[in-house]
Amino acid sequence: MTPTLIVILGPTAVGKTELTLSLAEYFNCPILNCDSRQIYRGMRIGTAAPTPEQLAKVKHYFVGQLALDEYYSAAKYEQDVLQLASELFKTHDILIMSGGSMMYIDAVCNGIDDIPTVDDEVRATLARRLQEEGLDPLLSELKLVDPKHYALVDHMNAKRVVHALEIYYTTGKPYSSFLTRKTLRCGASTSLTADRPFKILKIGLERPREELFARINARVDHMIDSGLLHEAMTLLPHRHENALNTVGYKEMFNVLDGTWELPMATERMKKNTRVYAKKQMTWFKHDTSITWFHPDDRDNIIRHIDKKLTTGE
RNA sequence: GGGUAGUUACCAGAGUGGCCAAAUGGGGCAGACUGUAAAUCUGCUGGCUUACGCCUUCGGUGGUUCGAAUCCAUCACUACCCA
Repeated sequence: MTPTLIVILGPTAVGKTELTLSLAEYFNCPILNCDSRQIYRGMRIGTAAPTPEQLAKVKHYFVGQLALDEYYSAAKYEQDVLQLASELFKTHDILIMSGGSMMYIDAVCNGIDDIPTVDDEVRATLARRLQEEGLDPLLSELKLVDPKHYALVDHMNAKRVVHALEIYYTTGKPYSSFLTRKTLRCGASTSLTADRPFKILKIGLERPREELFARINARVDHMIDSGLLHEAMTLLPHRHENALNTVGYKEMFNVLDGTWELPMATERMKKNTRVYAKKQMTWFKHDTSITWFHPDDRDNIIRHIDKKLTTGE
């Protein structure tokens, strides 16, 4: 059988964790979590990470394994997954990757260009310059050193402009010279799947919006009841780490600062989670290689996967 | 019963004669995205239109005026104060 990576994706709170667990038990395979925040340690409640009980049932990877101040990225995730997969495929025909981090999924399925890691000093310098000089001078600078990227980059998005400059000052070469992938993103209508020594089968989970939003609201309430505020308190010393620039924690930090009352923070959290879910759906929408199911439709999902596996398509 | 303040788009709230389809914020909707992406950024949000533009709005009605969300009269409702 061709080694196959089953990818379970969908917006936050759609029901990925539960279904994935059930599928992993059915196919008797490990789970490669694909979540840019659940991968960090200590953020279990706010990221709705798999529970210890769930983790005990099926072998999980990429859950709670990074310190909050560790640098990580979609590119690293790609490398880590490819390496791990080559090991695991020795003993498994099937692996399940599950999560909602769009760019991580994209990196694994379609590949991501090899761009050098930014030098810390360069990063700090540019961050300071952005703060002191504003975006305009940096934009003009980018125009000089990398006109090609200047023409494409979102001029309003400081993060992107700065990143292109970071790469330029780290390597001495324009950012655009590192980009070789023909198309951006999840392949859109073209099948862009990178060369992988395994097959990729994408299963998307979706629910009617009302249903999804109701689940989001309920889950946020549940997080609060489960002690999210306390969890946030323990993470307070790390609040400036990127890992904690995350829906849920940001709101809780405001409560701890005394700027918001808890009910206010809870409402904002629900709203921000809905916005995030919408963003995910917008991203996934363009990927025509995804087959969509309702998360409750387990039998059909299994049937679909089995069929794909046997036909070897 | 008397007095005062108010009634603006989904909500809050500016606007007090023309530059107003109406600031701003919230909420909602849509989109972008290759290196900390649960991040970061953008657009739309009265109706019709790809657009130029046209049409209907600022509690109701009636006035004043070349012109009214803005001024006057009156009615309705809301809030607070005095009885």
